[in-house]
Amino acid sequence: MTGQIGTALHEAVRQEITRRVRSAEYGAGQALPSAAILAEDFGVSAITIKRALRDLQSAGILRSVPGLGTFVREQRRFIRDLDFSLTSYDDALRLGLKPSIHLISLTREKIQDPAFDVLEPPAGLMLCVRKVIFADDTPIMYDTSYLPRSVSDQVLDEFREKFISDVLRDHGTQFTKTKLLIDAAPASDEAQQTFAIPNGYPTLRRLYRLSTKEKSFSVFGVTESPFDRLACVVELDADHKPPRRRK
Amino acid sequence: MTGQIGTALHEAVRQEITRRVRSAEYGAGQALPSAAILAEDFGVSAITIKRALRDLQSAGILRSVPGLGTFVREQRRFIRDLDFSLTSYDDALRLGLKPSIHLISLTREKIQDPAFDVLEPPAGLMLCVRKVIFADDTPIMYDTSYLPRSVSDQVLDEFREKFISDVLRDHGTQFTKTKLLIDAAPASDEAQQTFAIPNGYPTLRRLYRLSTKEKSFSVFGVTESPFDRLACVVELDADHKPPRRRK
DNA sequence: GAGTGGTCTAGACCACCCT
DNA sequence: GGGTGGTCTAGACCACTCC
Repeated sequence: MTGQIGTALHEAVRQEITRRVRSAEYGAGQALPSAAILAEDFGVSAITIKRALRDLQSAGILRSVPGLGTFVREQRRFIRDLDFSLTSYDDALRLGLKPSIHLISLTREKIQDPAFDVLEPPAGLMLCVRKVIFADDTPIMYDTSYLPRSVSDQVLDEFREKFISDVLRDHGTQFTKTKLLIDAAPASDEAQQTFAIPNGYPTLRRLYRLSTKEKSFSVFGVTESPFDRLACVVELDADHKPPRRRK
Repeated sequence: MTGQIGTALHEAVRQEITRRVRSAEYGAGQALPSAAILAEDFGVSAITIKRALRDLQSAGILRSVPGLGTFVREQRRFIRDLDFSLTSYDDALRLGLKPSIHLISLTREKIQDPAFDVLEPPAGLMLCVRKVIFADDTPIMYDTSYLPRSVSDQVLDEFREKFISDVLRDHGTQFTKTKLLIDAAPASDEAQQTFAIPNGYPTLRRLYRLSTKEKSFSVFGVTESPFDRLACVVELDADHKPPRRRK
């Protein structure tokens, strides 16, 4: 009774548990029966149950805490409006949330991730600011920003509490346009730790380039969010065309 | 030697294999040594190796084919320019690719997914068109579109070969604006089959609403793509503001 | 101490692909 | 037939949380 296509035991178990979650038989935030009980309940081995539960963690449906139990994940997603405001701060306030920032590190690094290629980043060393953005005390974004090294220490200090674009704007920087690359990706190591999500968990990434009137001064960065914490919205006119056509 | 935090065996194995892939020790498209050999090589059980290999499949790094072997996934990502053209067709051509469409089904359904809520979809039955879009013979999008039922059969027939927005535009429909909700999500059942990806595989979704001059006529839909097949780019002006402010 | 989930193992069987 | 990956099991140990 093993190995049949499309009818793997752990898959059947997964589907049944999914059904129970969707039908609120297992309520949001509530604990599931223990793996041992489920194993007896389903008439399969404990390992097969664990396999199913683990897959459901990767799918964002469950969340297990060692020593405590397995729980139904609560879904509450924050929706970011891309063309309303350039700062997440305003966006959060608009939705009645309390945004806050935790600075992680401040280093000098090169931009390495090849995903940045489309944004044509500079090759040299840049200031690298890593931080976590919270909304209502739950972390929703892990942000890594890269700036030219010509930023004064005074400005640097304000990054602890404010968004980079806000700080720079307050100091007279005039932004002209924003280029965004949006993609999905399995959670990075940092994201796994920050959001307590398992390996391979789907995340939404936004790689950005903020251009300014000063041609050589651009801010680059990535923000990574668990798929169930953030989505983004953008509205385009039918006659909208980009500033310049390439090629 | 079990259960230490952050040093799980399968994790160490996963990292080492990842390193070998990144350093091209295991070349793109090439087969890895079999699980049995790797088990001996690493000095761990075959099951632990299989666990690591499975996690790397979910992360899009490897791909296993039963009976054949485990291979390094080839990464070639298609980048969709959101504000350049409204149709993927033009976009594909611009990049020198051969786009093609495979119609999957044509039904009458309601829009059910709550992710559509932000786009304010109608409650009633709509025409539902499902299809797969290929670029250079590899599937890159699974599209589900919803249209008002007032579409003529003649128009309907053209959906087999063309993009919906193109067909409607050819028949005189004038689009005004596009509202997009972009998020990540674990692969749906359909996506798992279409793209041969495992459960929980990260995908990029784009939910859209195409509005027309006729107020009651809007086209809704979702396109889902594996994270390693598609990303999208958008460029915004610093002074860009949405048509109307809500609240 | 009892219960929880997480990890690791050895061993077995299956379906698949190639020769 | 011999190799491959996928599945399932029983049994064991660990770290954790709560009482």
